[in-house]
Parts: sequence; C-alpha cells; structure tokens
Amino acid sequence: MSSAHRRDAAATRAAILRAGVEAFTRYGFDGVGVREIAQSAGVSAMLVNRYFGSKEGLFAEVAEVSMTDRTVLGGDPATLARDIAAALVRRTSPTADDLSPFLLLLRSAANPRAAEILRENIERHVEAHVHEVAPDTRGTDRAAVVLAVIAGFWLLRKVIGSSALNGTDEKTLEATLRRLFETLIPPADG
Amino acid sequence: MSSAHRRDAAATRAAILRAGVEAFTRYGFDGVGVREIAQSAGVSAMLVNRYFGSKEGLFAEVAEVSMTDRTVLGGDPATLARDIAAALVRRTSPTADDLSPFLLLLRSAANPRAAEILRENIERHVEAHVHEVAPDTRGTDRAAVVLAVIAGFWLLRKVIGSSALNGTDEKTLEATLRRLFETLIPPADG
DNA sequence: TCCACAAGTCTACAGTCGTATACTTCGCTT
DNA sequence: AAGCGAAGTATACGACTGTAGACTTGTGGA
Repeated sequence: MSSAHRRDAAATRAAILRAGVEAFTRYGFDGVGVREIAQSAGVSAMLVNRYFGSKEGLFAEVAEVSMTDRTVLGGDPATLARDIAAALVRRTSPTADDLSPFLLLLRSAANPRAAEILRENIERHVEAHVHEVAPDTRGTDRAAVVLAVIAGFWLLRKVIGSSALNGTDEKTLEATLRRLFETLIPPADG
Repeated sequence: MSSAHRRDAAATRAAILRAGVEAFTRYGFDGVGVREIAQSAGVSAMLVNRYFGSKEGLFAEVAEVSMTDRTVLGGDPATLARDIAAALVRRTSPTADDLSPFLLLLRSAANPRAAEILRENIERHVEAHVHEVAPDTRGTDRAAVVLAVIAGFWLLRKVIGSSALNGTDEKTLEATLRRLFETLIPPADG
C-alpha cells in the first residue's frame, strides 16, 4: 500500500486481497505463508487474520475475485477460438494472465479445503456463462466441453510448458481450436 | 510391507516407493510428509532418506513409475476415443486411476522442483507415444493436442468434479471425443 | 558360534507454519 | 485539546516439517 493514506482500513484490506491473488495464483495455497502475503501488501501478518478471519478466509475471497474478474468463457462465441488462441499465446505476467483462474486451481487443488472453495466458484462461473458460449438447449454440457478443451490446451502450454504445443504459432492454434469448437457449436440456429 | 521377510532391502524400498505413489498422487508433494509415507509403508521415517536420498528423490522416482506404468496415450488410435471415455467414466480408486499421472501433476505442480521433475517426465512420455496416437509427420503437435483434450476433460470430470460433464454418460462422452479427435487425426493416409 | 556389516530406529535440531493474546499508535469526534 | 475507539504491531506458543547423527538390531558367512 502507498504511503498516501496511512490508516485506511478499506485500502489496506484491498491491498492484502491483491497480494493474496498474486501469491496464491503464483505459489498455491500451501506454497505461500500469511507472513509473505502480508509483507508484499506492506502490512503486518496479523492483519490478514483481522480482515479475513484466517488464511482460508482470504483464499475464499481470492477465488471469488479471480473467477469473476477474468473472462474465460465470456465474449462473442463467434470469435471464441481467436480470443482463446490469443490469450494462450500472449506473454503476460502469470497473474495478469486472462486464464489465471486455472492457474489458481492448479496450484491450490492439492489442498482439500482450497479445492472445495474452487469447485463452488467454477460451478457458478460455468453456469453464468452458458448462454454466451453455447446459447441453445442442453448448452451446459457444451459449455463444459469448450471449457475442457480450453483447460487442456492451457494445461499443456502454460503449466507443463510442453515444447510440442509451445512451437505452435497463434494462427495454427486458432485453426485447431476453431475446428474443435465447430464440432460442438453449430454455426447457425440449431 | 508384509511380515514375511523382515529385513529385505529391495522389498522395503519397493514398499516405500508404492506408498510414495499413493501418497503423492492423493495429496501432492507438499500435502504429505515423509513420516506419513514411511508409516503407511510400515517403516521408520528415516528409511525414506536412506533409500531415496531425500523426499525430493523419492518424488522423482514416483513420477517416473507413475508416468511409465500407465497407458494414457498408448493403445490403438482407432479405439482411442472409446478407451479414454471408458477411463473417464470408470469409477476406481484415485491412485488406481488410469489417468493418475495427471492427478500427480495437478496435486504437485505448485512446488517448483516437483513441477520441473514432472515436466521432464511428461515430455519423454509424449515423445515416446507420438507414433501410436498420430503416426504421421508433424505428429508431435497432434499428439499434444490429443493429450490436451484428454487432460481438459479429465480436469473437469475428476478434479473439479463439474456437475455438467459428470451428467454425461459414456456413450455421449465417447461420441464427443471421437468428433474432436477426427478433426485432428485423418481417418486414412494423410 | 561369533562377529562384521547391513538394515532399521530413536532422538534431536533448526526452521516454518497459522494464529491467539497483549500491546501500541494514530485519527476522528466532541 | 482530550480521549476513545479503530488500525496496526510485537511476541510468543504449539504443532509440524525435512533430515542429520548416533544408536540398536538382525542376519549371513566364517
């Protein structure tokens, strides 16, 4: 937090939350301690517990903002393939990544409580964006399949860093994704 | 270890390795301690370090056997969709799962050293099975794409436990996978 | 039978973890 | 200007971590 306002509860809370998103996404729930998070927020460790109850409480809010802030499934279905391909190729910082909710999931899924919190958030997220990605009946399954394809590509590229898929350029990747999606999403009516 | 042989170095080592596969797959590298692993192998904690150098050393061997024992990409390309669909639907114990290498990855990817060990193993695994899943030139990318699709479906079904995809039965899942794979793998020559 | 060496265990250490309790410091209101 | 409540800090505790070192126990060969 900046030295502008020195005793601003809301700002301090926000700073801790931001530091939490960064840290949990980068190192996972078990990979980072509250002391570390508090330090990068510029406050003492105990403020985490004061504002969020516990480390777990902070994580729950982190999951919430991480899932809702980003647009993984949202957007125009027509340009979905291009958008996803661009997001996969784009080289940004790990936490500014458009797909960082996946990263948060992967890094924290080992912890049972964290996994439970994440599952609830993802369910709500898929539910909320069904109509955007597959605006027809029985669209839930199709949205889930699209999400699965995206998640799989992301897994190999960003997490495993597979050299095979990393050699693929954006145009090729987009074409592959488009072909995959076309088998799922009918071009017109239904 | 059983009480048949009481001072068998090879058997003890194997018992620890088996316990390591089970524990790391279930709880991840950071989610389980050497004491716990040793206990479920029926030995004292220090034997882990004696036989594998360190916890990290044990994990490296666990990754090795987990990746090579299972057949994720191996098998007949013609029946790949059916096999994967069956594996996804099949209800087995978490560690007896045919796709447990993915589980090992997901649970341990947060730890930088563990992730590095896993990456090397996966690279070798994809490389070794390229000819089986996509026996043509530039097959590496196609094998990786198939792996990505599998990984994505697995991620949503087994890890997140998405209610959407969990409602899908094996036949529907197989049909979806087949359609996806057919856009990648030409039915004949090339 | 005995003993050397491998197999296995016990104890302890230095570190980190989450967080509860007690404390200090600042800012706003009156 | 005073003081009260909120904002923030310091300290410490108990539990847990990986593993180094010294120890004991068992077994195969002489």
